[in-house]
Amino acid sequence: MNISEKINLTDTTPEDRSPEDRSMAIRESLRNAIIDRRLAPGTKLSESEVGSLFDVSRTVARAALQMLAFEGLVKTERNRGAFVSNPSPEEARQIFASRRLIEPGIIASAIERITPEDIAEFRRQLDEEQRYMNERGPAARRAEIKASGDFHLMLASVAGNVILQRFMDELVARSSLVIALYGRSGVSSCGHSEHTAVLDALEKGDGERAAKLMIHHIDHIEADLDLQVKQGLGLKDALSLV
Amino acid sequence: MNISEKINLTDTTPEDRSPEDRSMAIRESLRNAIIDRRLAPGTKLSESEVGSLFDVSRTVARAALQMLAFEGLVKTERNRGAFVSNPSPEEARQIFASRRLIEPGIIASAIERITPEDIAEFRRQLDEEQRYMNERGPAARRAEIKASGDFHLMLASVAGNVILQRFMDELVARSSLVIALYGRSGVSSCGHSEHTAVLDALEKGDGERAAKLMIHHIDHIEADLDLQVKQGLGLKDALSLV
DNA sequence: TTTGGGCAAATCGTATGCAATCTTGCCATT
DNA sequence: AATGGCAAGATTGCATACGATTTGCCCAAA
Repeated sequence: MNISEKINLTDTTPEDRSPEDRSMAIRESLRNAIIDRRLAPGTKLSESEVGSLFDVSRTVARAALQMLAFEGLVKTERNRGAFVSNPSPEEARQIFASRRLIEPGIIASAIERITPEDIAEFRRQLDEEQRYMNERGPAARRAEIKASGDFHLMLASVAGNVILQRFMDELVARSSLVIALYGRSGVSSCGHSEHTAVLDALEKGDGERAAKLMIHHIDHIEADLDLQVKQGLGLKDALSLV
Repeated sequence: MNISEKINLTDTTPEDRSPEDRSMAIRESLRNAIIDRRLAPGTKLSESEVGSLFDVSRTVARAALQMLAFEGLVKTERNRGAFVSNPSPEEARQIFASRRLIEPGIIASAIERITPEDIAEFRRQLDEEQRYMNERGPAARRAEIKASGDFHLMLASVAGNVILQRFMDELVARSSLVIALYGRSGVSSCGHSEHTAVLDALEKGDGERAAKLMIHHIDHIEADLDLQVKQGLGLKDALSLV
């Protein structure tokens, strides 16, 4: 029940951009832990525990948890506490439906703004992805998932729309949760090649093709999930609790 | 079922809304005030003021302000306080770009799920819009803007994707801020007829046309804005402060 | 053995106090 | 008269205290 070892306390930028946003740093840290599955869905995140872990008062910890709740990564129950979200199959479908809608638009914007330097950066990122794919072990798996999501986030960043970027931030994070819950093969191993295909199309300036490839990519990710409704009642949460 | 109940994003679960999430209620109240321009961009919202206004402690007021900051309706400055957002022209463009991306997708979903009852509800909503249009005075203007936004939110609610619904909630709210800042004619008077056109296409099941009409509608709203960069320096905020 | 009630522990919700930081107005100095 | 600095006031950032609510356990009674 000790979550301390699951959280990397050092992955917050040293001397946070604002000394005040300690809650931001905590949010970031917890977010990372959730995204690469060090914190499993259902895990309880009590205010006092989080607070003492990061050596702050409950006030600050609470603010961080509220932010995470706002972006759907944790769910809070009144007088009970905060828990890492346990998205339902329906939620999962909606997440991917949203991505199918937004990501082609991001591609369309990105293709007009992407620079050769960006392309090079993307290649580096894909290399890293590849490296993790070849490694074994859960740590490499986690890194692979993270890197895979980062590809989409980099794309959003190149598109230059901070609002869509934020939406994608949320969608990618929640996707990661969904994959953790319903993923069959852990990671769709075809993901990497599909990323490179998208990037190739982008480099050639073929936005149509890139968008189409992206849609297929999202389809594949979702197809790898097992979204059967093995939970018809309200006690589902209890069953899938860790 | 009744659409007007679906609009409310905050009543995610009955028990969430009921007992005492007072900060939620405050957020809602402030949100409405901002959306229909009773609170102008730049207005300062101090914790103590908000707190005493709603008869709660600063803690609760602060939580409400944090939520509003998260959805971009207020901006907080360290050790200075929270202010109603003052979106830049660039932000405005990004908001509308996002809407152009998302709303056609919402139409596509809505057209598969909309019921005759929904259509009737939409008609009622449009009638109300019309009524406000014919009235004079700032109060009617505010109500008109609100009603106009509600049309888009109802659409998102019919689409049945709570994630997109939340995104739209944020986008519509921020659009209202932008219109307040940069609107030329206050409200594009053609908005109402465009809404009815979209609804007509939806009723006929012509999703293509409805989506196209929606894009044009958004284009018109944005075209009515004056997004010149009349603010090259940092003192812009001071000038546009109230 | 099972069920029901009640008590204790844990945790959250909220208020409030204190320290730090920023703003503002005033005064001295040039 | 203008500028620079200083001190008082105001406001936020954070920690902590206390009350409220839920949960789990234990024990008694059927």
